[in-house]
Amino acid sequence: MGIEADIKQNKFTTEQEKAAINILYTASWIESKNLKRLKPFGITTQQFNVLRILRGSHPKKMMLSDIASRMIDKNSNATRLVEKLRNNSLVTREQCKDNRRQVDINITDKGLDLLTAIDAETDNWVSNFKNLSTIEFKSLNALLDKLRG
Amino acid sequence: MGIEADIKQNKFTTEQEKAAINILYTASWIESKNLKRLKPFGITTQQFNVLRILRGSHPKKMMLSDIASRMIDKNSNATRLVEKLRNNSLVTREQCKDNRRQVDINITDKGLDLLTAIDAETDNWVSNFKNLSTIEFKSLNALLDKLRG
DNA sequence: ATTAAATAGTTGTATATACATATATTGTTT
DNA sequence: AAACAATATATGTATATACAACTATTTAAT
Repeated sequence: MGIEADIKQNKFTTEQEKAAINILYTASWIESKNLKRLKPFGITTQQFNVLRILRGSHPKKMMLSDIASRMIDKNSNATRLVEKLRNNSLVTREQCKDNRRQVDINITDKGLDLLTAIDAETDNWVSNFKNLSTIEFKSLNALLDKLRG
Repeated sequence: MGIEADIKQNKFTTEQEKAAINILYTASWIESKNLKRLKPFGITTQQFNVLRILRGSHPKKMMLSDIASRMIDKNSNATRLVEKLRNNSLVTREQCKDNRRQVDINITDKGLDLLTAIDAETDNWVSNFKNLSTIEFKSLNALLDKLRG
């Protein structure tokens, strides 16, 4: 019975409401898988997200607001996340010379190595998603995209 | 192009990975709609979630662990959420006489009134979900349930 | 040139999550 | 009965989010 059993409830008024709860619940489920995956590497899911964004632009630096606009959670605080990463030598940050309002962020070799190590475990992580076929994943993606409009 | 445009990226390796990101992103999208909806009423989404659970059992009291098992986010801290609600007189809590380890939580009239007031605005909130038909919502729910296994 | 507006990022505060550890109470074993 | 295990909840710490207010810098307007 799916989501209704998972949160021990057996009456949702509408499919809409059920879907909203189902998405939130599934996101929480994925988040906890992500946490377990990343825990041995000493970073959080949000820090991982930022590192991957930076790898995508490497060796080109990125400014903070570019990072923020690419994040899954738009409201997360890029300033403080980057500071945590910098404290662990995973990124560098420097004031931009052309525009001193701006700070340029770059992933370090240590940061790249960490992502490589995590990638090596991707197969294990992907096994969490074996219940749907590729076609089903495609239609899931299409429905979610359409939902947001 | 959906999620890829939303996070300004144009290459996901697999539909699986894309779906994981899509679900997290959509959950964040819903969460922010929920925040906007509840903000005028002075409660957070998690507090709202707890209040609805308590209304579901009212007038029967619930123990903390029952609330936790019904929550969308299983790891959220029911103790502290309930304490916030109690500080706003939306719930009561008392030690159970039969089992003194246990605390019994009940929603107050003020809590019930608050939910009633929020319900009155439900139409407005549901309009966020008008892009999919009921059939599409059903298949979305089925896919999410199947994904989690 | 001066003022106003826009941009880029930082910081403070309240809320919430993640996880480990701790306390009190009850149930079970020997 | 004493010791141990299980149950129910609470708390401490680190991390992250939500939102508003703030500083610094650059651009636009008059």
